[in-house]
Amino acid sequence: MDIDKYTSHDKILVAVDCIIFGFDGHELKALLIKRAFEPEKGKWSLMGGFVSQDESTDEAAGRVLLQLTGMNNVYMEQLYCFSDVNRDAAGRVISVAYFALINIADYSEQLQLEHEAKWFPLAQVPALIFDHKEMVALAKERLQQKVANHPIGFELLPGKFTLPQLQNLYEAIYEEPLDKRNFTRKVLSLGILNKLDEKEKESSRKGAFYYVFDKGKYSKLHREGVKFI
Amino acid sequence: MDIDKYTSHDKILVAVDCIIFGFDGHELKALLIKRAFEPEKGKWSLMGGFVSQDESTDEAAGRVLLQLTGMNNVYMEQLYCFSDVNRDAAGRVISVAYFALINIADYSEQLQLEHEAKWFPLAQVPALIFDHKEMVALAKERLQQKVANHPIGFELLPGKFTLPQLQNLYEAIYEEPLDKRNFTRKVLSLGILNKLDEKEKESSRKGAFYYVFDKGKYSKLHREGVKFI
DNA sequence: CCAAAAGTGTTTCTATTACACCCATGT
DNA sequence: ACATGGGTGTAATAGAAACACTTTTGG
Repeated sequence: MDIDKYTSHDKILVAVDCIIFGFDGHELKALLIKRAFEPEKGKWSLMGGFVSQDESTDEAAGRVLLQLTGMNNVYMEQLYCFSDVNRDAAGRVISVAYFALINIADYSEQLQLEHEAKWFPLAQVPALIFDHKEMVALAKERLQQKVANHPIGFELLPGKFTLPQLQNLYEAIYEEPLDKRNFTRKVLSLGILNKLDEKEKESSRKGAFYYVFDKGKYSKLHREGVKFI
Repeated sequence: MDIDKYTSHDKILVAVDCIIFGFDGHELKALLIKRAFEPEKGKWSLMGGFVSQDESTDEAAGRVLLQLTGMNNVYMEQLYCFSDVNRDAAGRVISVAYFALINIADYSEQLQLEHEAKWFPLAQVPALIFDHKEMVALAKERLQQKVANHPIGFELLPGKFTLPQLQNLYEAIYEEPLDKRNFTRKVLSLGILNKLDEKEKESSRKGAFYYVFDKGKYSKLHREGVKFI
């Protein structure tokens, strides 16, 4: 590797910022932290970190996510590169934003305390540093588009979930109510869910059957062009 | 601006690369250049350039595009940030890819010669340096998705165009034939085209009426949620 | 008069929407 | 027995897809 070829050009600080989505059964939430260092120390912020010379932005985002959540193998997707010259008050930093979908129940209280992290319903996100609010807004938009065509909503739910839970999730993401019968029909017609014999009995007397997402069945569908909800 | 706050972190070379799409009436093409400097000098490549300390990636991409095409005010959109550690054989470079849509007829032969640039039908793109082939493929995918919901196809056509030309364009982008009657009905039903009295007489005896895209009428539609073709 | 491309409607099918009642169960 | 949320079908509508003939005109 001949690093000398490009020496006449500017080098720039590159960061990643993660919009971490979770779903508590009712609302779609984002995990924010109290920024631990200057500038803007103590203000609400996305979790982020600098990209080092020997890692890709994907790797950096994975690292940052692991740091905050202790989780690996999380669904994560590059969102957009934010590069306004003055986006960071303390200097020139280009940030590549990622969004992640995690099962909120798996998130450790312990780590939450350590990082002064907190889940905020999307409608109640506080003032954020720099352009992080813009990042959150864009992530929400992308998530809305993406779940319509890709089976990624399941990433926000436990391994087994009920149809009412799944519907709540989609309603939370789309921010609009869906018809129960139409929803059920459409979801089941895709043939990618397996019904279990077991019922969830917390939230109703009758209980609702659990389902699991069958990745194998999904893979057999065309990768693109599948309308979800 | 306090640039000293982040000094302990790595700085990285950041570049932009542009996938420039054009349409010649029959095929969708990409503008490629023979790379003018080492490494990989003389090989086919996307047009690119380094991002300097005092410009955003949008600005850098605009600059690069202006350099190659002489054009300003071109439709351009950020595609993706490519950051594999070894993507550039000569050193660590993160590249933010952009795609642009230009009216191929406006592109100066002169500049084409100066930069050793050439239009390649998408199906016949030669071997490209680094990860540029991946960039082109992703850009094509994004273009296909985007034109389905946004009125950006017009950017690839002259100010006035005929319905058969517009249909050819969509067929070229989607790489599949469309039904003429269904296409015409749908396009006209959007109410965003104005028919001129003038006919294009080159490509047929009968001649086809010219239309122009009416941006004002489009703006009155909802920004999102409009299905195009 | 003929070749070549432009222009134009109707029918079928599929997908989406709207809508209301019974079921199972814990208290 | 009743309150609570789970589960289910049908009819109406809108959108997409399939399909073929007539028109214009330069040569």
